[in-house]
Amino acid sequence: MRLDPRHLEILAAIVDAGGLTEGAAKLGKSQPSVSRSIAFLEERVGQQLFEPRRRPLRPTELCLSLAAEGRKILDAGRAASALVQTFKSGEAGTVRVAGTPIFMDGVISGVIAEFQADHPNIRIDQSYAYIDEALEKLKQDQLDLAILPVRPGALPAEFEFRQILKGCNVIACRVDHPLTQHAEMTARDVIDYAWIAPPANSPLFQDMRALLESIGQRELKIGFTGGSLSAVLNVLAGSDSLTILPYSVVVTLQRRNQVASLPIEIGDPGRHLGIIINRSRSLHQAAIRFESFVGERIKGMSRSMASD
Amino acid sequence: MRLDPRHLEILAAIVDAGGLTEGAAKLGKSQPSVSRSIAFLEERVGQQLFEPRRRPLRPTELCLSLAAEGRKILDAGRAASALVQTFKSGEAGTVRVAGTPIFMDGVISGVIAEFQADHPNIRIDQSYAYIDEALEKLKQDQLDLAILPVRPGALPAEFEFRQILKGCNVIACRVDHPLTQHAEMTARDVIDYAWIAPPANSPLFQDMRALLESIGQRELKIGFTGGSLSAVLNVLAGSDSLTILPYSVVVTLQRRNQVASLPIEIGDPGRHLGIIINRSRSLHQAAIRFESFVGERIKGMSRSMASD
DNA sequence: TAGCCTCATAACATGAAGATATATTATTCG
DNA sequence: CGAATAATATATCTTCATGTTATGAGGCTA
Repeated sequence: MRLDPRHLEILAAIVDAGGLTEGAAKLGKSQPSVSRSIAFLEERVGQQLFEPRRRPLRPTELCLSLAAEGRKILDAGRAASALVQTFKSGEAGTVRVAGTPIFMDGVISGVIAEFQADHPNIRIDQSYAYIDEALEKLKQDQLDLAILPVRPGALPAEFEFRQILKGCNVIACRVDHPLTQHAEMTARDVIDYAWIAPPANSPLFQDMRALLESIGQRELKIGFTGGSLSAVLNVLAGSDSLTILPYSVVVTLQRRNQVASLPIEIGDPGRHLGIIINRSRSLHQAAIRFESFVGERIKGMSRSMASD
Repeated sequence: MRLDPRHLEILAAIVDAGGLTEGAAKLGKSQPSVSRSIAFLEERVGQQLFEPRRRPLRPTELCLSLAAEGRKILDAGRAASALVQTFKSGEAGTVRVAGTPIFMDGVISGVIAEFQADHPNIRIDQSYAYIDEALEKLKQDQLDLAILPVRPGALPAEFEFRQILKGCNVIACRVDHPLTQHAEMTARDVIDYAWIAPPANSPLFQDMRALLESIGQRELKIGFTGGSLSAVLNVLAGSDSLTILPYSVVVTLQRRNQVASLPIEIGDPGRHLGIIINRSRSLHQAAIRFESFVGERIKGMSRSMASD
């Protein structure tokens, strides 16, 4: 026999309230409505739920058992409402975000850590992707947002780009690197050292090539290539190698004394770090929160970089 | 925001079934009905519950969370249905039964123990009462049945009496009592011993008085009075006292070697043990089960008594 | 791109649940 | 014991979600 869960809810409310009238009030319904619902349930069940001819309504044993189930239903309903609330407020949910390995590991991961402290019920699904892959995933709704260095104007109109940091690369080395002792330095000084090349399909790789061309160099000694940021840092720390890294990453790492940077001017790469979203899809609240949080943090970071 | 628990049930069914059509089938509803219910819920919630334009319906994260609550509701509903079933079948519930202390402790408690082995979900509320009190409680529906020795015809018409045992009292003593050695015995032999008197308001007390009168005796040495069966038994075992007890009780106790009985004829007390119910109230299934169980057992017991 | 399969919509019927007004009944209190 | 009070049940009407069948639309697979 199938019972209407709403009837069980009503039963629970009445039993808990200790009376039909109060129970009805608690449910925001009229007393007759509740009375009839119970009559219905009683008929369906085929058993007395309240002792007849008793004016302070006295529940039957079966009634009490059923009310216990009704209470579970009420609780589940309340939990469901709460769930909806938190999801709608953006305090729960999953944000799918992707970006270049260097940025994600060097800058964004720290921001994510801060974000999660504030919003423990929002889950961040982070993955790595370069621009083409990221746009494809955004288009297919496999991604909520991408954080990438992008050349403004190079983006199809279906995507929106919100710049959060001006692009700027620097040459990085280990903290006690010999070059850090030099008072003055020219681009020529760096070509004698082994280099760590970013992944060949990354924008940084193109930036490195541009840098080399600007100092009239075609080839460099490449000692290591293809790794993640932490691999790069390990190699950097254990050798005299140099590499090119976004300034923002270097700033973050310098605070932890993990790298040093060389005071060599590198031309503006023409790319700027920003958040990309798919215009045709509206972000859900959790993603909106994350997006603005990242924006704020990175802007704060860039202010402190400017004041360095 | 208040959600309809039935919608959550439907959601759970759909998610579990992996599709709207199958979910509808599982719920025994038509597919369009379910479809619209979900549309309703979606509108109420104000969030997508399934990813749009995906034909094997793919649940949203929020949807999965809500479905989990819906599953709880489904479970509670099923539990409620099961409860009703067991109550209606008489496999659960409470039977309120009262009787004289001596019968309840001496005979019925053993039957209750057997009954509970068979019907673990039926609770027995046992209390002690003599006839007047028991009838009053039956009338006020504070009792489902009473088990009492009653003089047939002495019962108001509003009660039904179902005899389960012919009344018959015997004189009881401890197992090694001196009188048990006598080959022959007359009523006169018993008057030298101290007696344990049943409670003054009990039928047994009247039976004892009748016995005394039948042997021309007005007074007895009363050594102990007023206790429960176990108190009587303890005094009996620790002294040479005699007492009067229903034959059925003595038979039960003799099997455990706790008492002996004396072969002295006692006149029929005119009362017979039976179950009393209130005609104006119908017994619930659990009480019916208990009543017939007790009837069967006691009848079985009386058969084995007859063959002694 | 054709065809299948799943889901959404339309149109209509039904009936449960809501409200207000009112009757009925238990309990309490003088 | 009877009247007052409070609580529950009933009556009647309205509304609207749910159910139905028939049918249209659109993703998915080959």
